[in-house]
Amino acid sequence: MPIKVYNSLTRKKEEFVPVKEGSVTMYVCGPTVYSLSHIGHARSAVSFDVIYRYLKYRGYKVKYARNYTDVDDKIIKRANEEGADPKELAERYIKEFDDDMEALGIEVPTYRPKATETIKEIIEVTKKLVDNGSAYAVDGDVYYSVRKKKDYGKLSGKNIDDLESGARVEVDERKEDPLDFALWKTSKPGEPFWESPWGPGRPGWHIECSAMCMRWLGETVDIHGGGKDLIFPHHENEIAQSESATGKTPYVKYWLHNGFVNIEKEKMSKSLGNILNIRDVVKDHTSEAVRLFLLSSHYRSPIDYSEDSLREAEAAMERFYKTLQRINAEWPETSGVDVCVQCNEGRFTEILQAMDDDFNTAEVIGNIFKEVGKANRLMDEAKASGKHEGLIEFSYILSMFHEASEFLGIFGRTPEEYFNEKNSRAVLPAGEIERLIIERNDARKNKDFKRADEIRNGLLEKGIVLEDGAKGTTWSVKG
RNA sequence: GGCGGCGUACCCAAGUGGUAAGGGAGCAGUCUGCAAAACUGCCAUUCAGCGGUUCGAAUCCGCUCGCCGCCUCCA
Repeated sequence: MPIKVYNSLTRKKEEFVPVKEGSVTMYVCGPTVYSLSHIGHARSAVSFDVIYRYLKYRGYKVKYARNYTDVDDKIIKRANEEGADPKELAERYIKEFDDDMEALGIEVPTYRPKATETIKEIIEVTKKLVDNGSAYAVDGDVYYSVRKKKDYGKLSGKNIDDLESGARVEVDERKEDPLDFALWKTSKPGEPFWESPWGPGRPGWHIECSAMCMRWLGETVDIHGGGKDLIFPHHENEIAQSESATGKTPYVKYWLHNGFVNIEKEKMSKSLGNILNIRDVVKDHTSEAVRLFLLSSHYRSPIDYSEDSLREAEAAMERFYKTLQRINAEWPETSGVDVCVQCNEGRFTEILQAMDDDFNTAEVIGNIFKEVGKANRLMDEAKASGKHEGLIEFSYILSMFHEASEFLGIFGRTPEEYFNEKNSRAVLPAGEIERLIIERNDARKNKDFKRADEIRNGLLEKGIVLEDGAKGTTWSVKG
């Protein structure tokens, strides 16, 4: 069964056939590290994390590179404002980004190149472009000449003349064409620089990705990803310079782009002041709830972030782990029993088909929750009939969860792990809560329900929910 | 102006030719001291609107309305 992916280049879903059978090369544009990463970065990271995991799950040997842009105008500007060294500032935010990625349960890519560690290759590619006439040097700057590439604009569906009539392009007298873009920039005094054939300077934005891609993955890669906004000009320019440098077409076989995250129906932007950092989201919600929220829509669709939608995701996550907890308690013999869910055509096949269809995680999640309902129903039936039967079915369901967690990166923990993370947000110390539970249960024994309810309501006001189960009272943090 | 996308219940969201997944909210019931959780039942004769193709359309085509993104640094 082939995997199908939507290719931005052809604007169609295509059968995924990597250049080299059995292995996949994948490059995703990472962050420019000058501030904390926001929920939009999280979406891109989670989307491609799932794609990476799924390709591996399907048996491909995947080389995955995600870069850090650690030299750039914004970094230099921010460093100047803070009176910091640009290099030190970039390193600091790389660390912050890595922490956010870890908090979101994102697997570490095979390679995490930095622009500043790829200068040699950047200069080589630039030199090649100058030598073959695709680029020209002026006063220590090097520009790529868009007119030299006949198919410039093929990814974004634009043509050069339309773009120029748009007149939003800044005119630089030294450029042969307003759309020409910098491969190499002369450094101003005090800015970081590297020696080059054109004098001291630093790389332009687009060239670094081409250089890193070629350095780590080769001249043609299978998948190149990033946010939709990168299609133009960034990825368009990457194609132009890479194909001009290597003479090989295509530079990228499948272009994948994730949709945006809006905040309460508005675009996230600095002017609106509604930038939502990953850090702040993960502080208030479990990481799996955040991932569930992001994966509940297709990766190409826009999604709208709101506190309500995160709460819903958290409620759903809780439903999942409560069910798991119940299976563990009522069917302990299922633990460790592994059923091969892929061995026969079955319900798991539907999940794989959904993933094969352009990574439709939303449908997969729907299927998972169908199984959650089914498991609860079976347990209720067993309880009602007094027959402890159907062990295989529970093992099958648990195995499906486990299997899906490998590529979704959710549904894979133990209930204890999940609730520990969640309950670590409690505003009261656990000991204090336990003490109140004991006090309340004494009251209940003495039929002093007024006092019992007082305690329960008091805790609820602090965000602690009590549940009286067959095995005693448990508490959790309100979602 | 150019290019692209979207419109499915109260909210979120799959489904892209065979008769509407899933989550959340709500209502009723079982359970409970009462709750909570879980389960059961109810909750879109209908997929923005209007035409067309078809035995059959939310799915394909045309038009209309509404919303959004990119074209400038941006995930």
